[in-house]
Amino acid sequence: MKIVSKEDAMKAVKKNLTINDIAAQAGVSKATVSRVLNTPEKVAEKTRNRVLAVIRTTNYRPNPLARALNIQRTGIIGVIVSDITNPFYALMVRNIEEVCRAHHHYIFLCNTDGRREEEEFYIRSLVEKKADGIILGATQMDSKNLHLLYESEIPFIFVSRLPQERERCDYVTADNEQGGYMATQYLLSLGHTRIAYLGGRWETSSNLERFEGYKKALMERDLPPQEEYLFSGEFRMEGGYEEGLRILALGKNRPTAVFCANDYMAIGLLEACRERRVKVPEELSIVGFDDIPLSALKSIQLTTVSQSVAELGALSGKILIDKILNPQKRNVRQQVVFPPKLVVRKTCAPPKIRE
Amino acid sequence: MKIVSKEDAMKAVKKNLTINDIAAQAGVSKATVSRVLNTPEKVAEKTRNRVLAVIRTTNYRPNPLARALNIQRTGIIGVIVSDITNPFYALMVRNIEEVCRAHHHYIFLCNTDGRREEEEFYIRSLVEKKADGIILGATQMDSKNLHLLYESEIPFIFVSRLPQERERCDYVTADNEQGGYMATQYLLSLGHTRIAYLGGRWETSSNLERFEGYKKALMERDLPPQEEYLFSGEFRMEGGYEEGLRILALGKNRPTAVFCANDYMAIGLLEACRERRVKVPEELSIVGFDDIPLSALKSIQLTTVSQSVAELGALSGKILIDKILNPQKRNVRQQVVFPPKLVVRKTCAPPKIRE
DNA sequence: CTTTCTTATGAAACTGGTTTCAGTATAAAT
DNA sequence: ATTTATACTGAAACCAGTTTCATAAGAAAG
Repeated sequence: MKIVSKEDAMKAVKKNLTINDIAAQAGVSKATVSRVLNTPEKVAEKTRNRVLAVIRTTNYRPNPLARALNIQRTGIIGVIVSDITNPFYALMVRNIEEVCRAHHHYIFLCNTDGRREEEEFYIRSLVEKKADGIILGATQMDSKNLHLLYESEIPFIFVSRLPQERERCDYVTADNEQGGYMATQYLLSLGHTRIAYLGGRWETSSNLERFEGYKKALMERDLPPQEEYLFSGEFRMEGGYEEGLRILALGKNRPTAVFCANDYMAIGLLEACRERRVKVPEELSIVGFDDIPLSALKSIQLTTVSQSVAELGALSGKILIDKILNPQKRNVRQQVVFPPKLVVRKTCAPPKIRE
Repeated sequence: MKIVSKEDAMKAVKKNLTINDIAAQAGVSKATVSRVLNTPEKVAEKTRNRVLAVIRTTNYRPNPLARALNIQRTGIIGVIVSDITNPFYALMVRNIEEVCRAHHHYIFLCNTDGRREEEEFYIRSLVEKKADGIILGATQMDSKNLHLLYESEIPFIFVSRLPQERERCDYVTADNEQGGYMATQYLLSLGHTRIAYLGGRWETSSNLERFEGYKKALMERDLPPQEEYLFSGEFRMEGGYEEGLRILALGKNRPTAVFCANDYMAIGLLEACRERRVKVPEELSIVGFDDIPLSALKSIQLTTVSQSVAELGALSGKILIDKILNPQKRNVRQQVVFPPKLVVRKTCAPPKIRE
């Protein structure tokens, strides 16, 4: 019996016909149908064509769930970020998605909002759901569930932020310390000495390392970082804005420059400056970190440390996919550190001489 | 035999122990273990506790794949957007994710980049993968694979952009025509008569409807839209920038105002203005659409039509989850249209009198 | 003290595929 | 003509659960 009408073809999609139906219609066993689908070269041409014909007319697609259960692969890649609303992560995810799709893998998006519990929850979920791989883009150094990853067979990779035991892991990141150092050095070279640090949570490696770079540059000039110049808020525009207001409220002792641990916060700080009518760069110099597309806007022109997010994302995706596809490569560590680059735009100037 | 050591518990995670192992250890059949997990009230308390004890010490988790194969639910919700890099979509997805997570559903992120083929590809993939539900945030009106959705049992909902046969579908959107009308009216009320339209692809409903609103407002004043004032580029900042340059190159006949079909493009246009040293709003008034967070920045201050993206996302998620959880509700159509709101900021002014 | 109704449980069938293994038919080598 | 190797194919086992159905035990009713 042949199936020809459009209605039947439609039914095929709706009615979830199975490999048994195909086998019956083609007059073969379901093993053969499975072989036609997976290892066609092992099926005689005549048989293969007959089966293929049935598959085509019925518009049959094997159930991916049943398949996943067998071959133990889901085609899912978990991507954990802190906030997709942050252009930094959006760009990262976008690039990850592109390389994954090219290899028939799909992305599970997880926003942790920077909360440790959310990260732990998602790690557990992804392990249980048997994701084929996991990309951690926003790990907290005190995150508890990483051991689940080490114990599972699932390949995973860190991007941008690293965990405590980084030697054991794969990662792709920028040289954050070097970046922080460059930014601060640049401000010092302009003549600034009162340089504040505006960062995120201390539990994130990127923040910590950028701070280390900041500290290093200051120490080289015998200017140890001062407690009252250290600010840390939420890793977002609002965080930058709120802490920014506090910085600007510092009065006489106000710093003449701020190194922001990320662009998104820096833009928040710029907002605060506008609101308080503090002129940038005349009254306050600002350097950011990340070089998100926004920073290049003519109305923003943020001087920043660039760390090609797109590359970060794409490369991490590639490495992960490679490990998924080639299990023998899983025990060689891939640890990539991109050199940062200072992008000088218009938010920095020498300090005005006051008093 | 009781399992107590940490090593054993770890092995549990790694070694993928199955329901059979639990059954054996608890001295019951796997059916009973399954019941303890799914319908505990149907198991005698004594037995239940024994099984639970084993589950706890072994740290056993049922394989979600096997489970999905049985109950025909994956816990996956596909979210198709055109570009997560666009703050509009980022915000939308963020809110969708939040409501989904609250109901133990997870998000599959799909970027179509506004291309019809990608959308078709993803629709097909999601249907095949048996997603529990699909949110379409960037549908093209000429998209071909929607019929797969109608034919499948999978609940789906459109956000922001609608398909051709909208009567048959669930959707959450803003009143785009009304928004376009309001924006244009506002420009007219300021005294502008040479008002350009800068939009995206004509195949997207939101663009088309906003244009309709624009046209309606103009027609009421007997000012039919002029071909040379109609611009359409990529629905992104770059698109706005490029088309913006073309608008500004119009010389003598240059429009005095532009209604942009979305904020992201409007910001691109602002870039172009900065570059060509065209003063906004003195020499050119601009109204956007969407009211993305960026538009409120002090350095941008874009006058725009607001359509609470967050609400759009959250509500669409809620409706979809509701349909997934309550199949009986699936055949009542949910069609929500939010009223838009004009947010006047600083990119509009009366036209300068020239010549 | 039967009979009837619940309740608890396990065996087996089922979800929809993949894979191993054994067997047959055919081609090649002796 | 006989042996050996090779190419195909199908039955059955398997992946890891859920669900139906039959049965046994215990409780309630007659």
